Amino acid sequence: MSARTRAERTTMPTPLQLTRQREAVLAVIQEAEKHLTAQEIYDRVRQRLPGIAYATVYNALAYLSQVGQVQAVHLGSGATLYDRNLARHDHLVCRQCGKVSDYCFPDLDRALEEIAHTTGFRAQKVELIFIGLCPDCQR
Amino acid sequence: MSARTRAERTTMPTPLQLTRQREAVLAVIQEAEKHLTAQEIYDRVRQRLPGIAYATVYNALAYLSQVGQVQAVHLGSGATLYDRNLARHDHLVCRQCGKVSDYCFPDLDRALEEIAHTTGFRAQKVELIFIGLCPDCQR
DNA sequence: ACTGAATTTAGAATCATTCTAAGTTTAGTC
DNA sequence: GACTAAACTTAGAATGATTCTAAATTCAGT
Repeated sequence: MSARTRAERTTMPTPLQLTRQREAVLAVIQEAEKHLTAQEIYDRVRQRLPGIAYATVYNALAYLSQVGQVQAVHLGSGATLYDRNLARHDHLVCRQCGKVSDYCFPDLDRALEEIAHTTGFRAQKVELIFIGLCPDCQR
Repeated sequence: MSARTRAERTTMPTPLQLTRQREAVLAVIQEAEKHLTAQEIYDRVRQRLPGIAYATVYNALAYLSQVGQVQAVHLGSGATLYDRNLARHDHLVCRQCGKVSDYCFPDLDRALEEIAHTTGFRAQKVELIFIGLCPDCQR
């Protein structure tokens, strides 16, 4: 007999399916000092699991994003970045040095309600990017 | 002697360098019923200038964005879109049908000042995208 | 017409990402 | 402990958007 009861099968959320590969990808993201591209994640994971395939890193990133263990961040152009910060937040992108900092814009929940009222559009997700110059790059 | 005086050379802004190709690209964007990808622009421009090269469309788009005649819009993933609307504005993207609508989030100027005060970051540009369901796709 | 700069062209190259098909691992069953 | 189907990984090809390159063309100013 299965270790899971009927109640578990029907009402419990699916537990994380963390294979060795997915675990390694997740660890790299969680230990990173900044947001990483798939390429950077691949390079770092390869130090732990030398045989891992590029496609596996992409599969793992898709899975981990799906189950909410990491956040995929699109910054206008260039490669997608992966972020261990799971809270809703925004990004400051320096156009000089490229550094990406987290920033939390207040009251966006209220804005979503406002949009629903005035336009009928139901926004589920917000991507807010500020492009400019970081303190270091202003001299 | 040049038709431009010294004063013009030193203080007047450079006039638009609108070649036939750039003009055609600009016209296509201005006459479009929606935001277009480079591919869509290429297809439409080709009906007027059958010989135009793909790279020329990209060059024209870079030039026209640079001089502020069109706006490049990045919507998270997928190809860049080009927009005739030159005013600062935001986008509502339907995750079901993909339709993109313009929307203007109020008071972002105030937010930029706030960010400058609290973080020292000087934001010059904001990209704000709302992803969700448009009225049609909510049934 | 002459000259240098800017532009266009065609196609190759690049980069991020997705796809494919075959092999491997895993969980659950006899 | 072997059997099976499902899930996962692998290697490499394929795709799609964009940029690069080098040669040919056009243009502005003399």
